[in-house]
Amino acid sequence: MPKINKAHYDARKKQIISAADTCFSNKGIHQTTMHDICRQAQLSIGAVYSYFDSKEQIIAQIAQEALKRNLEMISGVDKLTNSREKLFELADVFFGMLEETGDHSVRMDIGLWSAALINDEVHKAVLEIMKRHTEVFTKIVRAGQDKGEIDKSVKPESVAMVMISTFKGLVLQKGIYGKVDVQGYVDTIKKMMKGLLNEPQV
Amino acid sequence: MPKINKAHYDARKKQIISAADTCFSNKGIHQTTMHDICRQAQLSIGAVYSYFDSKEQIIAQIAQEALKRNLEMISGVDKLTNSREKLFELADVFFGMLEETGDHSVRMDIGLWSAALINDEVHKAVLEIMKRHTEVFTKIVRAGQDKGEIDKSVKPESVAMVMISTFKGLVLQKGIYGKVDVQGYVDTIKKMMKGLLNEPQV
Amino acid sequence: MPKINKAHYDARKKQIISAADTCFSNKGIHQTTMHDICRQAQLSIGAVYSYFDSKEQIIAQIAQEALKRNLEMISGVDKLTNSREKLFELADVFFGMLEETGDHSVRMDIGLWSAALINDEVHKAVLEIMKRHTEVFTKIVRAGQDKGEIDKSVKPESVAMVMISTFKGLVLQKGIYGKVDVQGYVDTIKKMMKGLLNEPQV
Amino acid sequence: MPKINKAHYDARKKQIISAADTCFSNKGIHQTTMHDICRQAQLSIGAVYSYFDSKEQIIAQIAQEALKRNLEMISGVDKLTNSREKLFELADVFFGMLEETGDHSVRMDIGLWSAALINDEVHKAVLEIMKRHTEVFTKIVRAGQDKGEIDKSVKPESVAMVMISTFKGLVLQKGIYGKVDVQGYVDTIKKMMKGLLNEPQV
DNA sequence: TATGAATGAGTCTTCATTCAT
DNA sequence: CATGAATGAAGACTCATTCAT
Repeated sequence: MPKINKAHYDARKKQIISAADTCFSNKGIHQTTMHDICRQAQLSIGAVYSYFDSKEQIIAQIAQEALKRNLEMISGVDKLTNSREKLFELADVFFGMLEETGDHSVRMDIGLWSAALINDEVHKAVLEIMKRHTEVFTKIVRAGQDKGEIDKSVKPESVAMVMISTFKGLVLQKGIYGKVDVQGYVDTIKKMMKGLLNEPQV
Repeated sequence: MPKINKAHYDARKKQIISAADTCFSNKGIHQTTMHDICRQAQLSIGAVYSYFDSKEQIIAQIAQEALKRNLEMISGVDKLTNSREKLFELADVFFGMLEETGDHSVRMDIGLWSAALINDEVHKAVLEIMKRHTEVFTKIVRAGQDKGEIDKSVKPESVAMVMISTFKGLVLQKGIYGKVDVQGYVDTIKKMMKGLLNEPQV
Repeated sequence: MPKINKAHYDARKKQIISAADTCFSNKGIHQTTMHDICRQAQLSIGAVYSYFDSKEQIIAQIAQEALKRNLEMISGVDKLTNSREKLFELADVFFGMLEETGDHSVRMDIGLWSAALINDEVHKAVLEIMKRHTEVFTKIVRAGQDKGEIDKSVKPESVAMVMISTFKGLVLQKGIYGKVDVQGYVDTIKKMMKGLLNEPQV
Repeated sequence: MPKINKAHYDARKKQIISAADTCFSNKGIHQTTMHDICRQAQLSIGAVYSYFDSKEQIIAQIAQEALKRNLEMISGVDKLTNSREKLFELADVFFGMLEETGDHSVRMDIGLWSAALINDEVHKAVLEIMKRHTEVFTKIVRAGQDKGEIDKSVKPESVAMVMISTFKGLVLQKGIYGKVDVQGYVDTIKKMMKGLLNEPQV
């Protein structure tokens, strides 16, 4: 197994995942056949099956890719010292992403939520991402409360869940409406966040 | 078709939809076969097909039923005069429902979001429900702004979308986590709403 | 489920098994496709699958049918009192059957031996038939020994196994050669049996 | 192709056949894939296909190897002068082999019988071996009859077939039962052979 | 109208075989 | 000669839908 093969192998896998990604978000996971993926990837069925054991495995892999992409968004927020800044920064990062990204990942995400209710691997991946995001938000809120910046009467975990909801909910609405006013949405959320902050409101 | 048959006809339809509802939320829409529905409804395949032309149509019908159920929740909120009360009342109604309801409708909802991306009928139904909810919230917020109770710098539509997100997002998280702390969640949202209210905070 | 359905159901099952029987002995079990069986049975694939869950199950059923046919051959031998007569009678019955039967059941049998090495259900059926036959022969030999008609120095079970071998071996040779001299074969076996009998040989 | 390559060529072929042999008797002929054979032989698919044109050809070759092994067993029996001794010697050789050999060749043999019904090459090989064995036995019996040692009323060919049946039948029973009492079996056969011998029985 | 047996297009998956490197 | 990635025909099986009774 020379190193060329390893690179080649990875490239092919990526090629297949990418094709599957396209198909899944276009037609939905269930409506996508293995032939669809092959056609999209310009590969034969046999080739695809030599990289993945089953359609299920491809779906699981896709879920994990989405997970990875989502987690990368959060990195780098921790270095900020002020709670308000951190929360606002996170809002900008999360929602900003939604404007750049096409319908593609929005449809993919919604499809995965549904798939998670059926497929264990997918559920694991989706659960993982939610937990991680929850942890990050929870930590920020807790720190803010310790420093007296954030209202101590709210549960940090609950705040985290609401934050996540505002993001996932916007994803859903973008999926259904096709187009959404992200800027207005973010402005509103920032205003609402002030309800949690102890700082003097100018 | 005499009226007696009409009653019978409606009863049968309800019976089928109810069976489909159960199956869909248990196994997912795609994993449910027409035979599953027949078994659950204690009817023959032929019978089911004399009430619905296709599985698609049953799915669409289910989406509309869910729509109806959701819309009923809102009625009666308009009679309240105070914006804060209205919003808080809505929060209680919406989220309170989530505690009573089992996983059932949660799974159904998530499944429908995904189905809406594929199936036009379902999309129409889901879109309709979102629009209606948005309208109600928008109206309340706009009224509040007119009366000076709510911060005029936010877009009423955006506030509505955030409200909807907090609900849909919780549905999603309940679907994924299995169990969620609804009370803490509602408390947090109420606190955040204050960020939008101009009233003196006691 | 009216009784007509039960009769219809059984008839269809028999129809399918019969078709499978034909195909299996013509082309071999592995070379026979479900489509072959359907074509032979003049039924659609869906129809066949509503009577049998899988190809494996059809194979197992075939094995059991063969088992039943084989067991019926033995019934009625026990009423004879003399050991020599019993053994000779059994030889006539067993081998006589081979002349009547076409290549069909011979090929089927050989195929099942091989299938038994792979498929558990088939193995169970083939094992069962062998055990039953062994028991019958063993009982006869043991009774003969008790009455002093048969040489006591041989193990009854071993005699039974040899008997069975002479039958299965002839099945095999008929399968391979196509045609065999059954009469000469039976004569030889009868002569050899005398080697086990204590009676005075005229 | 220089001779060194010839040696190399033969070694590779043997290596492949040996691997196939192992696989076939472990999983059955049909359940064995070309990849299984390659893995077992530690060779690439391409390599295997440069020595054999197809899987069929490997199967045929295996059948011929089995043939060769079986024929070697008989050589050397002819030098004995007494018919009884010859037959007894053959019995010892044939059945003794069964005790040494593992399930391996037993499963292989049974598989080949079944394959012979389908595959012409295999059929030719199996037929050939049976004919040769029959010839040897027939010759011995005929010689015995000429010398007055064996009952002249039996057909030599039929005796030969019975002999072969006792061996093949035991192979089958070992395959199905897993374990058999070879010694008791051989004892019984020797006793039965006396039914064919004219010699005074001590 | 009700039934459920029958249909068959469509799905996932396997595996013998080829061929560019 | 060797390699093993790629091919794609073929197989088992599912399930929405039809239709004779």
